[in-house]
Amino acid sequence: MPRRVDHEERRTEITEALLRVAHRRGLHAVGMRDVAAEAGVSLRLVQYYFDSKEKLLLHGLRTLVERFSARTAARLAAVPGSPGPRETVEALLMAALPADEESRVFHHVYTSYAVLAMSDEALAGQPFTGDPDAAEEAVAGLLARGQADGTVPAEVDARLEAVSLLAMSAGLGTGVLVGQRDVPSAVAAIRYRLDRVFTGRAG
Amino acid sequence: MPRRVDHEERRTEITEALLRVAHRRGLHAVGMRDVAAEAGVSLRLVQYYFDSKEKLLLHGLRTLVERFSARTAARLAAVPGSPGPRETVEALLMAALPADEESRVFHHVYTSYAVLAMSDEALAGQPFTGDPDAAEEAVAGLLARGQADGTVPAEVDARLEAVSLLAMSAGLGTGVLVGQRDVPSAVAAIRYRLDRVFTGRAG
DNA sequence: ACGTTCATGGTACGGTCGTATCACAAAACT
DNA sequence: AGTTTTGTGATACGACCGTACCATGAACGT
Repeated sequence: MPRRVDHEERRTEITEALLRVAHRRGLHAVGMRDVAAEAGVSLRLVQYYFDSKEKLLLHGLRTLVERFSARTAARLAAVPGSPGPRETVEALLMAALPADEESRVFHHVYTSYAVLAMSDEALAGQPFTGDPDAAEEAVAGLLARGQADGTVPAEVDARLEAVSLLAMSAGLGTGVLVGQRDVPSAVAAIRYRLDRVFTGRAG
Repeated sequence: MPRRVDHEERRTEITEALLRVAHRRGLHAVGMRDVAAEAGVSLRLVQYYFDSKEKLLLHGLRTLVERFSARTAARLAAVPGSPGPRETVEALLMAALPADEESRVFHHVYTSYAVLAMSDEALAGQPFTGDPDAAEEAVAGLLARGQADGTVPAEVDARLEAVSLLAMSAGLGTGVLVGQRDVPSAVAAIRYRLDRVFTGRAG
């Protein structure tokens, strides 16, 4: 019964199936047939909507990145009150933690892509982040604002501090991901560090 | 010409072949035949010395971990002079950076194993580090020594600071690995952070 | 009304993968 | 010397994998 169908919607469904099975069985192990079964369609349809596995994978990566940026933006917008630099930076760093299931899926699959990209022709040099070091820029800016506020000491190097905070957050994230650390301990580390950066002697 | 042969040596050669090809083509893509070709032996021999691919992979992981611990220990022993806490911590954090080729290989393959372990029955719950959070213990201890010295402020929480430093180092490492950051900038971030932790007002 | 396009199913093909099997020569043991 | 063990090669097997091909019915254009 071939009713006319929305291609983009179909592609989205299949992509979501891809991400689910990639999380469940590992990206390296996902085959076209698995994706088809997960999406509840025939193998042929996966071929139909994505011409090849490579294109499917690339689309999956793009989707993943877009979704994560959107989610992070939403998180930032959801900070209550009129957030100062400290609250915003904290929200930013927390967003990089695989705390809920959606975030765990993202981190797992995203990391898989990153590892894959290190030795895969087609994936290498792919847009892994919307704007690379946009986050670095943002955090550095917020720290500078904190210095203007007087909540961040003048001796702090905003750029290096931003790099170090983001790297820490990423490191904690993978620690959580591989089960070496739990979420509360990661949150505690982030809060501790922010407490030390924002000595907060002014308002 | 079946001369009597040293099994352990043969296994080592094959394992090294495995690690080389895992770095070159990606761990997910390595097959028994690739390993055999890289080691210059027949497929049969890889089966002979390791019964199955799973055992080969597990042995590869063990080798990788042992080698890295040994290397890190050597680095620590090689710190010149009579190193204080600061120098030792710095050496520890630097050792986690994929700076030279050997280290890059380690990080790449190790990360691949970690990702694989997240969805592979046999790899999950495998000894991924000799003693988990041995590093954390060590760094925390060194920071405490610094506090006794007076080179580290008393308000520093040694444990949380250790966690944050190690997470940062790990994060910088993967940043370098995926080409998002270069080694000098990672080193700069580490030095900056250590400068701020070790305010060094005593001797 | 009819031919074309669209959406879909089924299935076959060539390749690769891990593993198993068969064969056989050199060495070691007795 | 004869037999058993050990190291090695070649090759076969069954399962998958990504892709290509063929068929077909519903919907649409004219």
